[in-house]
Amino acid sequence: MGNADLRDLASIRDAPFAEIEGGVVAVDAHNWLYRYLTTTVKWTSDEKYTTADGVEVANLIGVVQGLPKFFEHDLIPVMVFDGAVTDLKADEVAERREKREAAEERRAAAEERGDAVEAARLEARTQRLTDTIQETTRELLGLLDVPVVEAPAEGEAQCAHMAATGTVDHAGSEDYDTLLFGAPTTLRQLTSKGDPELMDLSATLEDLGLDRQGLVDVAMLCGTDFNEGVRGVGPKTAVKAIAEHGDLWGVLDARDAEIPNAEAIRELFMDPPAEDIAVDADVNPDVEAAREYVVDEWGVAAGEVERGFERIAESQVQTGLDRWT
DNA sequence: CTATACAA
DNA sequence: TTGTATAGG
Repeated sequence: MGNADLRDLASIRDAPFAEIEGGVVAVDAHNWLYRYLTTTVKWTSDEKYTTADGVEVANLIGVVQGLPKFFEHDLIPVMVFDGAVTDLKADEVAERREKREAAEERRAAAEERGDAVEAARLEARTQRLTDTIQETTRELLGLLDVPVVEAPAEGEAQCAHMAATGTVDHAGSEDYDTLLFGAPTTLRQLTSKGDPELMDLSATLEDLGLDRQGLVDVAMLCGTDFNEGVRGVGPKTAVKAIAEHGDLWGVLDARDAEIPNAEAIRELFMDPPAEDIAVDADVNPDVEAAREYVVDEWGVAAGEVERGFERIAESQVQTGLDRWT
């Protein structure tokens, strides 16, 4: 699997909030939400995160708990949602579905034998973004006046495009694909405590002595979400091979290797489907309406979101004060 | 996804 | 250095 390989290739450094404050970040919403669904629901019972009707509301809690981190550091999030799944990604999607189903089977088995803890643990792995989750998340973000963007295809590609064209200051994602899609800077670890990481495209290219096409070729040799890598080729070998043979085709020829759909995948990374979409970065959350939506309409226990809403309200007051000082 | 450990 | 397996989030 090549995703971890990209971490070795990329130039990544800490980016203290003080350095990035005031910035606008195009966040891969799916990725961001998924993180909360797998961590907040975690090993605990999912009672708190499911309504009496059995509707998942962990996403609402995740949004309320996750947004303060942006607001408190004067960062404006733009939440970018995925559009159509790229058909090149069909294999990957199928593989994920298999893993999900395998986890679901194990979960059912654990429940069967009365192992509630194991069942809850495996529950986290079967989480996915249902239509309801997508809808209620959008609704809540709307009430909080957080800009939402619908990507024509990959959310990460749209984030990268917005960063590359200056619509936003950075892409935001825990994955590395935004680098391949051409985001000049990507912020990572926006969910966890501590300073975020900044992944820098031009520094990466300089370090490796590659242009963007070269980086994409290297990544494809290692393996991406869209293709298996070439056996025996990792990040080190791939960089050397591109330097030696010029480009992907040269390396594939030399090693007598093949990558299915190579041309299309290469093109996808170099010029991914994305649109010029303007965003209104002037954010004025209606905290009361949001609280009403989450607590009254969806029945989330008030205590679960109280602190989050407080923090959001406080950060707004703070921002207001800043304008006068 | 991240980390770690070990075989090839 | 790379591949694979495994555990944890």
